[in-house]
Amino acid sequence: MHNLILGYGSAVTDDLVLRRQVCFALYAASRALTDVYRPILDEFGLTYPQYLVLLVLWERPDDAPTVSELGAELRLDSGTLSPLLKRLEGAGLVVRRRSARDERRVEVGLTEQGRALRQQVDEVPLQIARATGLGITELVALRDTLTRVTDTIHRQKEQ
Amino acid sequence: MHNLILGYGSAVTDDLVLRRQVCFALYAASRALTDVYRPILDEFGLTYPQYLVLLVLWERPDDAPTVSELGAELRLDSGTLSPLLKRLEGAGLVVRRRSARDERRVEVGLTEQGRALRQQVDEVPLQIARATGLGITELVALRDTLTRVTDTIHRQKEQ
DNA sequence: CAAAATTAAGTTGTGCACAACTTATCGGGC
DNA sequence: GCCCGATAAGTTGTGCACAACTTAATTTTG
Repeated sequence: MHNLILGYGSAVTDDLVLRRQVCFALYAASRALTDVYRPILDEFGLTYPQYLVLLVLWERPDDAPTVSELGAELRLDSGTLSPLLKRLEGAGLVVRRRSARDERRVEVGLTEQGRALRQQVDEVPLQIARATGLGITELVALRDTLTRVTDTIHRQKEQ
Repeated sequence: MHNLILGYGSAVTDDLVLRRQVCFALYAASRALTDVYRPILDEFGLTYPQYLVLLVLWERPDDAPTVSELGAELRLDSGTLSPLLKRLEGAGLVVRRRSARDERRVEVGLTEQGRALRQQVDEVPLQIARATGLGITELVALRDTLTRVTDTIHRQKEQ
C-alpha cells in the first residue's frame, strides 16, 4: 500500500487508476470551478478566459498592453487571444489599435464600458471562493502550491 | 493586508488581481500539466482526455461500460464523449456496440490493441509526477484538496 | 395497453487551446 | 540602402467542453 501516484512502475499496480491521479483531480477541479463561473459571468456576457483578459487590463487601466504581453500574463498565444479579443471588441469592452512606433504590435485598451464593468464583477471572487468550501488559509496554500507546480513546469520547459 | 482572495468586496481592493486568484492558479496548472502530457501521449497517438477514457476502461477490462457510465466517471457528457470515442474506435483501441437488452445504450470495450497499450503507458504517471517537482506527500495532499473542492461543487449543484 | 414522460446517445453550434503556418514589420549587419 | 533573421499578430485545422437540440428506445402512468 504505497505506490500512490508515483508507484513502482508495474502494470499491475494502481498507478493507472483514475481517482489516484493528481492530474485528473486538477483537470476535474478546474472544470468544476469553470462551471461555477459560467452562470455568474454569463450575466455579464463573459466567458472565463475573457474575464481573465479583463482582469489583466483592469490591473493597469492606463497601460494598453500588447497581445503578446497579455499572452505572457495568461500563457496564451495569439491563436487563442486574437479571436477572443475580437469578440471582446465586438462586445464593446476593449479596443485594439496598431502601435504607432511598431506596426507589428496591437495594443489592447479598455473602453469606458470595459472600465465600468470592473465595479459590477466586484463580488465574483467572493462568490467563487465560497463555492470551493475552503477557508482562506487553505485557499492561499492551494494557490501557492499550484503556482509552484506551474512555475516548475514552465522553468523546465525553457531549458 | 488580508483581503487575499476573499477580500472585502471593494473595487479598490486587490481581489481582482490575477495572481491572487486561486482559480487562475488552477486553470494555469491544469494547462501546464496537459502540456507535459502532450509530447508523452503523442507517442501513443493519444490526447489527454482520450487517455483518461482508457484509464477508466483499463480499471475494469471485462466490463464494457456505457457512454453514460464513462461520462459519470469523467464528468463529461455525450457531446464530448461521442466524437472522442469515435476517434478512439478509429484508432483501433476501443469498440462500441449497442447493448442487447437496452438498445439506447452503447457499450464501450477495449480491443486487444487497446488492452495492450496499458503496459506501454505504464511509466507515464511517474514522468508526470516528477515534472510537478512535488514529493509524494505533497502530491497526495494536493490531490485530496482538489478532490474535496470538486466534490463540494458537485454536491452544491445537485441541490 | 396506449399516451406521456424519461432516458441514452448523437448532432449542431460556439468558444477556447494549441500546433503549424502566413503575412507584415522591424532591426542588425554589410 | 538592402538583405536577412527575428518578431508580432493573425489564420487554419484539430480536438476538446458544453449548451441546446434531435432521435430513438424504454419506462411510467392513466
